[in-house]
Formats: sequence, structure tokens, C-alpha cells
Amino acid sequence: MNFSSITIKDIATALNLSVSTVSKALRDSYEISENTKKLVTGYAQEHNYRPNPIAQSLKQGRSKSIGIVVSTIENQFFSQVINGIESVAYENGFNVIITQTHESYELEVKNVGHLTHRSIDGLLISLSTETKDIAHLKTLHKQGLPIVFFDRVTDEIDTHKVIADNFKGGYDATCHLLDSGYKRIAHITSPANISITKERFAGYSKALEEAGIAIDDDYIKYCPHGGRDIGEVENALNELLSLKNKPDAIFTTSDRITTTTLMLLNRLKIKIPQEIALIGYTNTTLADVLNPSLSSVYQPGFEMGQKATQKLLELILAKRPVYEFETLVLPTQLVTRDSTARQ
Amino acid sequence: MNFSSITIKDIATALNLSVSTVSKALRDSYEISENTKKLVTGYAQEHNYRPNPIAQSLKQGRSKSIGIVVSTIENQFFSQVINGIESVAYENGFNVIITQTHESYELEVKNVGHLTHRSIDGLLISLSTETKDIAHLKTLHKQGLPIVFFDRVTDEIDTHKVIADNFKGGYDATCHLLDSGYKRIAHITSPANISITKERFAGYSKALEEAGIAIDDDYIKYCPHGGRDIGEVENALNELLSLKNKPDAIFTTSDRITTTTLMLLNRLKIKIPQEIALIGYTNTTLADVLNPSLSSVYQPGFEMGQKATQKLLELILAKRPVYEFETLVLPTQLVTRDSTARQ
DNA sequence: GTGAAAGCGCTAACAG
DNA sequence: CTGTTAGCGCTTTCAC
Repeated sequence: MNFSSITIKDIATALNLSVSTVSKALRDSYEISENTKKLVTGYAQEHNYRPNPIAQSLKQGRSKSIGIVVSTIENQFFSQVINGIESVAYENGFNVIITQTHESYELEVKNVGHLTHRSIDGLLISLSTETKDIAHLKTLHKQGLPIVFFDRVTDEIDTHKVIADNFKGGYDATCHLLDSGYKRIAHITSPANISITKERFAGYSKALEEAGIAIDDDYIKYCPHGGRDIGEVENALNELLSLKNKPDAIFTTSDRITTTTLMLLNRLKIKIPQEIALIGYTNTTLADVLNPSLSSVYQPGFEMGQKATQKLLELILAKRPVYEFETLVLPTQLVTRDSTARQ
Repeated sequence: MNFSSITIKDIATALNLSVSTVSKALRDSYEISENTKKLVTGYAQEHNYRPNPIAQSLKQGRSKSIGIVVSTIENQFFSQVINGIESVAYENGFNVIITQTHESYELEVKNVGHLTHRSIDGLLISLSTETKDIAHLKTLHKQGLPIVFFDRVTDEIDTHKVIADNFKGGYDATCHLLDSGYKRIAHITSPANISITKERFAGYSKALEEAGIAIDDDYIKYCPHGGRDIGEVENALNELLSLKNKPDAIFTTSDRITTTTLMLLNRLKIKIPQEIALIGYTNTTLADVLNPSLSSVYQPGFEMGQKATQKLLELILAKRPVYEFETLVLPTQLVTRDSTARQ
């Protein structure tokens, strides 16, 4: 039910006009005289007329809304992205529908189904950690649904993408550890199938390689759900701590893994950075007040949301099919704090 | 555009039936023979038919979606609430549209307008800190829009409400400080016009009163936007610190105020709890790993979202107007940590 | 300049 | 049991 509006018909009868005249007048059609336009718009204003978007959608086959798929809005990175998305979407008269996968492939498929089914004009998506098969998206993409990937992307679909410079993020973080004197640098990360994991790992590897340090597979641990469950991180950490040659530093990816690692180390009373240094990806505003303050790689979430939405709107509003796609790479920010202080 | 469906008409022509027969068959009407039902549903399944929700909404005047208004999803409390809302909404075939006020009255009015205008079936709202006049909601409520308030409520509208036990939260926090030996307990809080502020303040007052300590107005500081801007908290804190009789403890409300206060105290190198103890409302999962670990009042956000949605759905699905309303009060949880350790 | 009419996809009286 | 018809609110030909 629409709780705030009279209809075009009401205006028509009140003004003794036809609905089509009113409709055209409201849309400022050249066919309508200035007089009636004024009459109509005046009446509309006065009675707080607002077109019923549902009827418009049905008629026009467009809903002026865009769908969003993220893993979870509890993650500050994603809520920042969403704020960026909203800022651009609202400015352009679009509204957004947010859904969460909670890192589940099944939920991702379900959400995407729901969204398209609810007639969105375009989709912004960051893939779940479980997602390997993207058939559900390929189909939609082929049918012409505008899609823009952000954060966790795929190269199986050719469209606009907006990501952070994950390679550099991993590289910078690792270099910083090396520069601070750490040598046995472990890496706890998300599953290897998602893009960000590979890219960050590549940066980590490159840095070690340049420092002449061999990659030790024992030092690389994957959390199947990107740290969604505390147990994943616990296992990873325990395995690292039980190595004969324990790491002296850890580089973590993903907010969840990072903060959980910090918590677990504290719980184990392992001194950071004296026994083990820690640097990780996180967008929490609390990095400064953690114990110890946490060196981190910060991603421009808000900007990522804005950029992705701009690209999506380009696709949605394009008069003709688009075949040239861009991948925007945004810089990350390395912030060094106590958790990686020089030994 | 709907990217995933054939229409009822397609089915009808394919099966040589009328659209109404198909429609009824799909809705399992008693008027239709088992045979044709099977035929229709079979064909529908096979061709992945899904009703166009836009058309359904237009026809039925219901959209099966509910609107949410919160201050900001970056606040973990609200993202937890939203998760609770989603869990119940999805289970019942409703989807949700999330909007943020960023503590602005203007944005609240705008969002509510947008939402109703987009034909929501019901509204879940936590008022912005700026909101004093709720005429925009009263009108809608009178027109019959089901509304459920949560967290920050108003008593100017008679409907279901779901809140935390704010009085007890304030009372418990203050008692805990008193029990730990603190006597000069300051309070930094949100504006006095919102419900949670008054209720928590009442708890704080009661505890002091019971301890035979007079309320000192100099110890009560309000942040006009609930700590949205760091400057608000900075001012409040500076005023407290420049008192001749400095407080030895602070009780803060709202996630934002709490964590900002912690950050500022750290920045000022004021030792917590030795120089000033700190306890505050926060739902961050990081309370344990803050420096120092932070005593806090935790609110059952997820549950609040669930309950509010259940009540809203009751209203939406009610066959006849509802005149009996409930206010559910959920318990909060006091978690004591290092920031309020006994002196 | 204005209006009549069709139709977006669906539902629901009402006939048959 | 099935079909015809009207209509949700809007836009858009096509007549007048």
C-alpha cells in the first residue's frame, strides 16, 4: 500500500483532465501547454503527489534499484563500502537492496536469485569465500543484467570491476615486517579460491622473495570461511604455534581473521610484538585503541563503493551495449602501529 | 527488467490455457483440477517461472518488503539488529530495505518518505538523535502504516516497541563503578531528547542516589549527535577533565561515544582505570582486545531485531486492526573488564 | 493541445 | 473446472 500519495487519476478528475494529459504534464512533455502544466504541477505539489514507483517499474521494466551482495555488514569494510554505494545511488535516484551471504555459496545464489527476481536494474557483488562456481552470475550477465564486481572479483566474467591494490597491500605489509626485523613471517588468510587471497599472497611472496627468504608452506594457513568461525583461526594459529620453527610475525588478511588472531594471541598471553608481531587487513576504526595498537592495511571502502556504483550506473544508463570494461584499482594504506614495532 | 522469468501468459499460451487458470493453478486454488495443476506447476518448474513481484505488488497493494531506519550500519549494534531483522523477515518471505539517518532529522524524514513512497508494508525505526518532532511518523501511523519502534522509541505513538532495559543497563554500570570504589562518576551521553538517554540516565541517577551521592550536573555531558563527530566527545571530555574536582570514572552511552572516549583518553595518556575508569555501552566484538579491555553494557541486538520484526509482521498480517500494543524490554548484559578494575 | 485506449504481469470477480 | 474481463497506476502510441 502506498501511504503517502494521491494518484494521477485523482489529479485528472480534480482538474477535469485526462490521465494521459496529467501524466504528460508531470513529465514536462512538449505536447502540453504551459498553462495546464502549471495547473497540474501546482495541484500535484499541493497534494503531495508522488508517482507510484511500483506502477512505474511495471510499466517501464526498470525498478531504479540496485542489488548489493556482501558477506556481512557487520564487517566495517563492507559497511563503509555500502555507505559509498548509497551516496552515489541516492544521488542518482536509485535505491539499494542489501543482502548478505555470510560467506555461504548457497546464500549467495539464493540472494542473487531474490534480487533479480525483485527486479533490480543492476548488481554490485563481492563474492563469498565459498564461491567457486559462478554459473548463477554468468547466466544473468549473458541475459544482460549489468553487474559490477568489487573487492572479491572473478575473471570469468568480463565487466567492470573495482578492487583494492591487494598485491601492494600484501607486499607493503610484508616489507614492513621485514624492515622491522622479522624474518619468519606467517600468513593466515582466506580461501585460495577468492581473488583477494591470491593477490595478497602474491604480494607477500614477492616481498619475501626480494628479501631472499623462501616461502614456507607451513607458514601459510587458510581459513575456509575467512575467519567467520573462531575455530578456523584458532586452528590456523595453533598449527603455527606448534611448529618447531615458530613464526616471529603474522600477516593476516580480512578483518575477521585479523581481530580474531589478535584476540587469540592475547588470550594465550603471547606478547605482541615481542614474541610475535601482527599486521593485518582491517578497516576497524578501533585499530588505534586495540591492545596493542594494530598495524594494518586499510582499504578505501567508501571510495570503492562509490566507484563501483558509478560504473554500474554507467552500464545501467548506457544507451547501447557496452563492450569495453575497466578494472579500477584503488590504493590501500599501510598504517604502522605498536603491533609491529621494531625488535 | 526481470532477468529470470517467463510470464504467466507464456505458460498459458504454451499450455493452451487462460492466464487466469494458470494463475489459479499456481496459487493452488481449489477451483482447478489436479491435472491442470500438475501440468502448470510442472511447466513452471521446468521453465523456472517466478512471479513478477512488481506486478504482484501493484495488484495487491502490498510489497512484501519492510523498511528499516537506523542511524548507521557501521555501528555494530545496528548491524546486529539488522541481522536479526533479516533472519525473521526472510523466513516469512519479506525482504528489507535498509536506510541510514546518520543521526540527522532531515535524513530521517527523507528516508521515511522514500520508504513509504516505495511502498513498504511496514516500518522498523530507531529514531535519530536529532529527532524531536515525529509528525512525519504520526501521519503515516494514522494512515495505517504498521510501525514498530526499537531502541530509540517515542511515547507519542501507540504501537509495539522493543527496547533494551536501558534503566537497568545504566543502573548496573553505575553500581559496578560504585562497587569498584569509584565515587565521582561522570556520564557522557546522547542528547536528552531520545528515549535511551533518559532511561540510562535514570538508572545512573538511581544508583548514585542509592549510594547517597548527589547528582552533579557538571558531571553530565551530552553529545548532540551521539558521538557521530569526534569533536563532540572531545569537548565533553575536556570539560570533565578541566573540572576542579575531576571525575574518577566515566559511564558512556552509545558505541561511538564509548570508543571515542577510550581513544581520547589513550591519546591524552590518561591511565585507565588508574586515573579514570571507563565503562560504556558498546556492542563491538572487540571489547576484549581493546586497550585496556573495556567493561561494557552489551545489548542483545540480534534478538531485538528478531522481536521487532515478529511484532511488525503481526501487525502487517493482522486480519483486523490491532489496538493492543506491547513494549518488549530485553535484558542487557554487564561485562566487567580491566577498564573498571578495582582501585 | 488534449484524450482514448492499450498494456506492463498479475489477481479476482463473475460467467459459463 | 475453466475462461472472460476488469483493473492496480502509470506511460505511450495514436486519434482527434
